[in-house]
Amino acid sequence: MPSRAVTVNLTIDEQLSLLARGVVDLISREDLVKKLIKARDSGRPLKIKAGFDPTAPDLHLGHTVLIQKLKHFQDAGHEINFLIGDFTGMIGDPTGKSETRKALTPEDVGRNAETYKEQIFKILDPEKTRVVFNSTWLNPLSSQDFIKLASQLTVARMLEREDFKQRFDQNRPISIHEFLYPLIQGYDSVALAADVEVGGTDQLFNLLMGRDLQRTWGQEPQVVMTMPLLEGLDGVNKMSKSLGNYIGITEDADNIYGKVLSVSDQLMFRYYDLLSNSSKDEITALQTDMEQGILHPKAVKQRIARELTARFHGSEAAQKAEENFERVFKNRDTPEEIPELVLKVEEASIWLPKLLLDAGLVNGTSDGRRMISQKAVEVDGTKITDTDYQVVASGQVLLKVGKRRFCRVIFS
RNA sequence: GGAGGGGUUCCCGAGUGGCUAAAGGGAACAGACUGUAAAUCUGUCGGCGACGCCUUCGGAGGUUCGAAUCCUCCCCCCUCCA
Repeated sequence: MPSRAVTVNLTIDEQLSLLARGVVDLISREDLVKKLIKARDSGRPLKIKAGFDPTAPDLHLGHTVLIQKLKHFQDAGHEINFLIGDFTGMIGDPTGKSETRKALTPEDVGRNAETYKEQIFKILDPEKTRVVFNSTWLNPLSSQDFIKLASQLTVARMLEREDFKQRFDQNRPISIHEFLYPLIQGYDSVALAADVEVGGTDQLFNLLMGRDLQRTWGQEPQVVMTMPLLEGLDGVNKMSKSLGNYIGITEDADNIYGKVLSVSDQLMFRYYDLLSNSSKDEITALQTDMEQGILHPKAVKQRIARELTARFHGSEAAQKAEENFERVFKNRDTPEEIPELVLKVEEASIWLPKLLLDAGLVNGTSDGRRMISQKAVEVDGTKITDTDYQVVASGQVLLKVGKRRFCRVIFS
């Protein structure tokens, strides 16, 4: 996968096709075109805003959909403002249904910001990204300023937001301060004089708030863009950590590669659309070639798996991950690197389920027996079916459970 | 403040004295098939060297030969009324 050079001199049409790709809402296309033309003519890049929670980031591919969009803007020559919402974070935002989030200290925020940078700069160019904190302009605001801000919107207008409306209709509580958050987020756009704000589909209302407030502050309203939620490995639910269907960007190369390759063929093009650096034309070509049988679906999927693995680990590691994968799954061979365990055994031999447990390959001897009776266990390449099997405790043995769990035990 | 409903094994959800480690579904795991796709089929799915023993049904006690199921107290959640 050739990593595309940063493109600067795209035509308006080229920019538009890149920027509008994969978006759900674009408000409005005309405004975006106008802004792009203005930017080109004036030589002043557009200010792109995207806001993030200051909580500890552990990003997965789902989050990178948004960041990938920022990269599109960056590639088109525009300025990215990566906004960390530390103001609300330091107060402790109880909006969430579950528990009140505890307030973060400035130290927490600083640490989390560093982690963010570490992760997002695998995609974005640090030289061309401004990381900003909204406490910079929100802390100095006085109570009067806040009340003035609050006076810009009516309750009826707030209730247009779907989740507020639902809660209101169902007589569920809405705290007053919850009304403040959209206002604050909107005010951030004013403070930055943002030209475009990008967010998730659930952010639509808040993003639009920015337009309203910018208008009252005499600014040209920002263009609003929302990105869809990425489906996780199961192909149905949105990718999320709690559902366990995610691919974390800090996972190792073998895992990222393997997980991407395990998504369904249908979902794969979603990943292409939302995550790949390939152009829309390239993707369409891949799709038609595959449908006509010119390309094997696996080859197409390998391409995206390589690209995504390379993004976070470099192309060399991606290459290696692919080789490992082929070795283990296609040729049913053992991977290049196998975790090793040095074990001291008093007896001359050890009961296999116990050994599997010690090696961390199963959750208990019951689990071990289960695996053995399900023909999932190999010792030195030989399938074992006897749950009473004893392993001679000398030298070393290679254990395999299921398709991809390996351990080499060295007896001492 | 008043009235009612509920907390079951990872999740949803049956079970209202013994046959219940607890139906069914989902998830997960394993096997077959494959491109480790998807789909499908089969099996497993609390722990334990194990045809038996131990621990589990919000918490603590109690009744009983025997309780997830009955009684008492406590904790938590939800709905409706005010």
